[in-house]
Amino acid sequence: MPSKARLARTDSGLASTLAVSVMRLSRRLRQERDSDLTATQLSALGTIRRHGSLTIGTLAAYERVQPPSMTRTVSCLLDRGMVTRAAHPTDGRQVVVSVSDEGLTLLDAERRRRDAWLAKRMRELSPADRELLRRAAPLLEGLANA
Amino acid sequence: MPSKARLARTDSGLASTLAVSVMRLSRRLRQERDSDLTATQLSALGTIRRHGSLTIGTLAAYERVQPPSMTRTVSCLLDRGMVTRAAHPTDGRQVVVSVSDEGLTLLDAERRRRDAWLAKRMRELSPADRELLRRAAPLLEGLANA
DNA sequence: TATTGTTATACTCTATAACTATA
DNA sequence: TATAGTTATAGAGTATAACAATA
Repeated sequence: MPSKARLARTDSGLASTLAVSVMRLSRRLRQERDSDLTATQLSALGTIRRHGSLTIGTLAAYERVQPPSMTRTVSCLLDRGMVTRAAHPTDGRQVVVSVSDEGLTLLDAERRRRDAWLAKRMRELSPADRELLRRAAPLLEGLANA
Repeated sequence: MPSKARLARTDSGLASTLAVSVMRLSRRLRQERDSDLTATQLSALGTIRRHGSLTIGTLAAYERVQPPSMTRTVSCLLDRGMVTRAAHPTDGRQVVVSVSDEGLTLLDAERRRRDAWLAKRMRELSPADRELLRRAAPLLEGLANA
């Protein structure tokens, strides 16, 4: 029996195996990009689009980074014309960020490309395994947000 | 229906959802460490232990980074006394790396700690969900290595 | 006084290109 | 000439601490 499978039999071993797998796949996904936007920027941009518009702080919480990190990421997106900034309607301290038209266009194109890489590999899996990953994705998301 | 669940119904949407989930969990796991070793170093150390000993190039391939990155990581591990370096028995160009006793000790302790964080969250899941993740882990690993 | 965001600073991770040593 | 590893260099991502503006 391979060492990894043996490890994964116990719950703590499973956590370890899962952690390594997640880190490696994350690294691989970072490499799979083509536009001038990085994986981090694309992830933030996608989150903004999914929510319509967000403040810096809320966006940072969703992406699980500290506010200064998000300020920087949004700055990069702004420089590239991918998002727009606006004053919060009632709270002058807050900043509301939305995806620009250019951002929407790039997001669609880039996501199609990145997804194509992963989707291609996933097509090589059995339908059962794909279904398994379909159900696993929200669980991983839940663990990240726990 | 939530936007994410709607997205995940299609295969390309699933890839996108999975990519975001994996990146966020990876980010979270990076934060969950206690020793002076980083997540990257721990991952490499664990891989060395799993294989007994490895050359720099092979280790880099396993971890899916370029050789110079691995040279640096191994250098850090060496500085901290976590690994030992030895000349390859027959090929003078290659370098063989193994985990030291200190490395074994730290790896066990740290992995227990990191796993405890993830395992705790996983205990909050249903047995069915845990089983799902148990089966998903090798699939994620496979995708990373594809 | 508390909260939101920014600036300043530093460290880790990673990559590419160029170099050294060995095969 | 080809391969394994290292060094040099650069850029992205992230964090903490200190600061400014607003509530």
